[in-house]
Amino acid sequence: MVSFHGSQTTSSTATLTHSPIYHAIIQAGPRLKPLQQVHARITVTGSGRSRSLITKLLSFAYAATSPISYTRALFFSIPNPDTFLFHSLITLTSKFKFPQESLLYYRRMLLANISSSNYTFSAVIKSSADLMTFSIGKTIHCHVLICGYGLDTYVQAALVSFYAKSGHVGIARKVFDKMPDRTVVAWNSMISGYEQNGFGKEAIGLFHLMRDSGVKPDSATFVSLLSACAQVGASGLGCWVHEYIARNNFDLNVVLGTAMINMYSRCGNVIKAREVFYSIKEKNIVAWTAMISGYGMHGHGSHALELFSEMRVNGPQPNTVTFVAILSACAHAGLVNEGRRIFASMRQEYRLEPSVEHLVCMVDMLGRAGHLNEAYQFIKDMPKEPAPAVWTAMLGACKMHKNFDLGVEIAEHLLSFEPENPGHYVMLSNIYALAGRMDRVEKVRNIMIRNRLKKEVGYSTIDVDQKVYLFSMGDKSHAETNQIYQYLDELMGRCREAGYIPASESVMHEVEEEEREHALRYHSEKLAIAFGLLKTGPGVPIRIVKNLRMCEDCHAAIKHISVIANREINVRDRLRFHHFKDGSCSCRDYW
DNA sequence: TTAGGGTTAG
Repeated sequence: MVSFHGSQTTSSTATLTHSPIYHAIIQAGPRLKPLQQVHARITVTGSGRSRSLITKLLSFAYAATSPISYTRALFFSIPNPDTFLFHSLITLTSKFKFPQESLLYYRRMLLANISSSNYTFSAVIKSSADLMTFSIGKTIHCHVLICGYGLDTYVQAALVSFYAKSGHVGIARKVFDKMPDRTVVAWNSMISGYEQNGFGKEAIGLFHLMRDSGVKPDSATFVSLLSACAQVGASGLGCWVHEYIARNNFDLNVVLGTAMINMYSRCGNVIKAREVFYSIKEKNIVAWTAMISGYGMHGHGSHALELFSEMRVNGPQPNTVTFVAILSACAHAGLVNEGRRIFASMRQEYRLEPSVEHLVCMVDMLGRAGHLNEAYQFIKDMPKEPAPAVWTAMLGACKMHKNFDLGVEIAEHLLSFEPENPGHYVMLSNIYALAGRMDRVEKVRNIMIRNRLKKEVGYSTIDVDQKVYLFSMGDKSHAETNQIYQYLDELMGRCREAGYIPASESVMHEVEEEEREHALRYHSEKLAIAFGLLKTGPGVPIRIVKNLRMCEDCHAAIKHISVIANREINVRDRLRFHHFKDGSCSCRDYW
């Protein structure tokens, strides 16, 4: 590697662009080999005395593939790098997603006593966010304050994004609230921060605040907003975004389009999702995968398979995420042979190594379909100890097919290496309850109480007139609680007359029969449905989003409600969609 | 020249 000794002066821009070496760099472009050839020329001719040439060379090298070892060596060959070189390197490495390199140069810059600007600060904060290094980011925040950049718009927006990406939404909001002049990017950072941390409702709330404060949303705002709508099932607002985009002639680029596909799919409208998918001009693998996944969560396995085949002919190469989506679609539609074939093709045709997610899909697919032995053998054949998620899928299959012995064995195995996971205890308890072993159910419950392990709280949301309402089990916080409960009692009475029998084993703890029925009756989804039926006119479909899986009792009850109330009811639970109509569910009870 | 955006299992 060449060294650049002596006191180098930076050529003026005019001299630089007239240099034949400069033209050779431009011609080489972001290709490592040709750049290295130009570098050799620089070495031989001694033109390396020009720092600008080296900086230009570096900028192209970063745009090339796998440039790290080369560019790093190039950098370390330069004695006393100047401010300009450091700034270029930090912004380039951050831009081209080499966050570790970016922080390395920042450290060297500090050691060389060269001060940072708002450009370098925003770049290294972004790098800390990409690297998920909270302590480094916090330290840089201190540097920012010491150096007097605490009120710089760009730096602040980067900080908001950094804190949100590291899961500290509260701190992000504090930084955001302190900003004197909030740009659209700052709003977007905070909205996206909420959405990505699972605070969809807060993201939507902040969007309304943004509009009230007169800041015009842009395409990135809508991408995050659509994701938030998808999260909480805010179909009304999601449709409004679609109309707004059309009315204001926004370009439906692939990122915005994909967010829209996801919103429509997760809000229950797979037909609209499909329309958007076909209207995107330049569809990439993410868009194709989103659409396949949309079909999958609605149980449209054959549509997912058709699209997957179409993609193999007309579309981009599937990636590992695509395979998760298609395998999951096969699992939910009971398409076992197709799933087996696709799983085999991953390695054979696409040279993609299956990861935990793919193995989980396979166990889930085989298990759901009742091939418990094959699923178990599939796990046993794995070369190393399977991840807990694989066993969890197997446990789910045991519960589904009421295989008590195997279920207990697996639950105990899971608990031996994840003793703090309340989900496993709940599952074990459910399996005991199915086998009528209420003494064991009580025992599991006591262990949970002793170890202070809490079951995740279930809740359901419903969108009425562009407003999202949330219900938890036995919720009495709503203004119209009395009416809701009265109507629900009436509905359940009519369900009973129509032949519905409460599935009391869905209640975890051991209580008297009457009390168990009472606990079932006020599950969050039933309350949300009663509210929806009261608040919307005849024929309007009811759309519910539940954070956990629906219990068997609710599934059975909603089938009856769809007949009694003569209404289409769509429920998205943690795993998939259930479209209830005329007494049956689109999942054909396969869930 | 800076800051913000889409897809995946249980």
